[in-house]
Amino acid sequence: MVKNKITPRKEQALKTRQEIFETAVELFDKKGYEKVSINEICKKAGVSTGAFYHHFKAKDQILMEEFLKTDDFYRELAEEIAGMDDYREKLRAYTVSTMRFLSDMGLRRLKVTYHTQIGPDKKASYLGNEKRALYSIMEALYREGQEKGEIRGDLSSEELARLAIHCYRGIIYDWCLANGSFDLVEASERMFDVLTNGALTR
Amino acid sequence: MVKNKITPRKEQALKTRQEIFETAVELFDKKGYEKVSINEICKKAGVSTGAFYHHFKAKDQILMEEFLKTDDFYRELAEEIAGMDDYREKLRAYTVSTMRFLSDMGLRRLKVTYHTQIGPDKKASYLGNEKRALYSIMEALYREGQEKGEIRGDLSSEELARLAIHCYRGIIYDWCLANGSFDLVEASERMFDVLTNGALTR
Amino acid sequence: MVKNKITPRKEQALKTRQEIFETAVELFDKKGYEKVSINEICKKAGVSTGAFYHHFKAKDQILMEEFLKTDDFYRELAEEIAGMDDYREKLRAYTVSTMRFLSDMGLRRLKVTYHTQIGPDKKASYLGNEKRALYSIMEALYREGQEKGEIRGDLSSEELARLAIHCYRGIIYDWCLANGSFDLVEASERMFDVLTNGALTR
Amino acid sequence: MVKNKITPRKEQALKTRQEIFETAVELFDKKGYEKVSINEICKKAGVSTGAFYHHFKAKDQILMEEFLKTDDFYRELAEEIAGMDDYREKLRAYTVSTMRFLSDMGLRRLKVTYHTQIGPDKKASYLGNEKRALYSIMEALYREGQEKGEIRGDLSSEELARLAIHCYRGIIYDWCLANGSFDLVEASERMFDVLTNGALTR
DNA sequence: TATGAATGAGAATTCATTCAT
DNA sequence: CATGAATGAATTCTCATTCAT
Repeated sequence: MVKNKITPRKEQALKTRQEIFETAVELFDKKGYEKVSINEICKKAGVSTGAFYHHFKAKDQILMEEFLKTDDFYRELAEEIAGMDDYREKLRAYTVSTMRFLSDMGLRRLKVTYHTQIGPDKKASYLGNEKRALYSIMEALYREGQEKGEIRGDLSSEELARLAIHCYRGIIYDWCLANGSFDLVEASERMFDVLTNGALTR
Repeated sequence: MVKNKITPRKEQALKTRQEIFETAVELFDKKGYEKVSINEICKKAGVSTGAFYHHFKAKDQILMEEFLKTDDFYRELAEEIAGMDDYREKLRAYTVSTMRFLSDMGLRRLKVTYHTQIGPDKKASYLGNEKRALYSIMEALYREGQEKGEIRGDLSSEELARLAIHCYRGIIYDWCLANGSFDLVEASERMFDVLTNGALTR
Repeated sequence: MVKNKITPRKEQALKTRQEIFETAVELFDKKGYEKVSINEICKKAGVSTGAFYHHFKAKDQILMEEFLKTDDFYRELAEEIAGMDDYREKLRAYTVSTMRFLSDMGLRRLKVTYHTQIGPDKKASYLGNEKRALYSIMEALYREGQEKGEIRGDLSSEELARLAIHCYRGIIYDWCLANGSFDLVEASERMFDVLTNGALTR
Repeated sequence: MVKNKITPRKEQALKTRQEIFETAVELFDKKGYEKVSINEICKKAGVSTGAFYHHFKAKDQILMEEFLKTDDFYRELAEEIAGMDDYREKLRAYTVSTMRFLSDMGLRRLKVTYHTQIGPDKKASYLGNEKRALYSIMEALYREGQEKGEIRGDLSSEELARLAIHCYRGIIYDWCLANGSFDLVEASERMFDVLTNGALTR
């Protein structure tokens, strides 16, 4: 007897779970994570508070799952890029696509993410863990460039990747700070240019 | 009747105010802004809650004043640097000194700052306002470089300053995220290099 | 159709029931009755909450059944003792064996029992009902002593039995209170002595 | 400037505190400690929940303070008895007075006390600490009897005191269990007799 | 100036129990 | 027999803020 068969019961349960999840995310986006109470989520989702706790251990978990969904994007993007020829093209595509994705995700969501991630609570450490995926890809690309002799060798590929990530993170942070008043993708394209060619006249 | 005479009464009031302020900052550093209640501050400072509200309009104001103190540093730093010859030297000194200052300020404080600044509440927007001082100085330096023909001219000096600030902001954010596990000053020096010379082999 | 045939179905049901029961008792011992939720029992026992309510009417019932098992011991003990000659020997053996049994049962269990028995809820009144067995045996033994002229006759055998039970109950209660920091059996032996011979010099 | 002057403000505060305390105790007596919610106390006392937490750290504290009041009785009783001549008279008076006091305190209150004291929570350990006062007095009395050669010397005075306390504790526990269906004082008088003279014919 | 008692809405979370499948 | 989703009232506790003294 296979246990994971999808019975109508389970289907309904999943629907409820999904309903809660989506309502929660929607409210987080609208009001910010900390301003949303579980009661509010439940009322809007049309379920009992008990139902919430049946499906999620705590408010955090919603956040965590949301993060995990974002990770899916990174994985897919990595695969797409794998097919490109030049490391520089890859680097550029990776950067721009990521930024476009984040920009599409919306200001509110990014704010919540960047806010909670350096907050005082334990919660889920996503931006910190994410590193591995994001970071290993960038590092590989910089290494590729170094092997071709096109990228400077006095800094390790790890260091270069780390620096780049700092920069893009900074753009995003400031974008949140400025309430989305500049174009995230354009800014990251300029950043990519300076990071590659430097600020000096060539 | 002159208002600003320092009566013993006023002196005492100022001392109380100072006591509250310092206790609050200390607690913010230790536990994070949102985890500190006004009651806690008052108890530790040995004053009544009423006293708090007599001296400060709300919890936010403490934060605001703290930020303003930080601004003093920027002003002083700007004066110091004014005496240097080369724009590049100035740029470097400005960057490194700032980062050292922030590093000395401590992880906790930066975390609190960066956390509250993109939080959902109105609160005091410091990092956003700060721009003017920080940003105008950097912009002036980049412009100086452009006028000398040493800094690329296809991007405006404003844009270059903005990009640089993004980068340093990103380092700080990630430093908080990583719980201070790398050297802030060193990282910013490398950043300065890449930002100036680019990642490409020259 | 005979009802009590043991079909595989029934066997499985009994196994589930047993599993729930044992898990519950184990948790009660570990955390105390009120600190254990039915959900917790079910999760640990690997059954559904529905299963719990299929086999037991409520949390109380587990407790009740546990008590009933203890009663088995009293019955057996009574039979063993029946074979002894002297009433005084019987009294002593009965007391000591009971205390050893309770001591072996463990502090946690006794605590739970003594705690729940005087609690605010209806629940199962075990210690109160138990009296009949415990009490009638002791009463009979005291009567035997009185008939032999060795036990004082100014107090009824019922009264004497009741007093003795109070005393042992007190030892147990204090043993729980003291977190088992003295030897239950030794204490009861001394109690038996004083209760028999008095505190006065003879 | 003396700080503890009784201002009308403080008087009012104390009245509120008292109101909360008495309402709480009343409810504990009526429904049992665990069945009373803080909200209920506040509603009945006509104060806000905040007020409760302003005056008491938690529900426990009410209990603790109640216990402390009981301690006052023990202290007074000890003084009264000090004036008596004979150790035996003292022992009897001490026992009977205590039991009468407890009996007057009421079944509910004793139940709550004996129930909470062996409960699973941390809470205030009163019955355990109480020992020192209660126990040291009884021990001194037994010692006095031993010195006069009237109390048996094969058991230490400590041991005798401990045994006696177990016995009275047991009466109380069973009194609670039996819902006060026998006379506490009478039972303790008989207990005193048996504990002194033994069960054997003399 | 300073006190600190009082507010009271609101937060997260728990839990025994039911019942449709 | 067994499942486990769903209920929803109830609970403890927090906290910024007010205001009479």
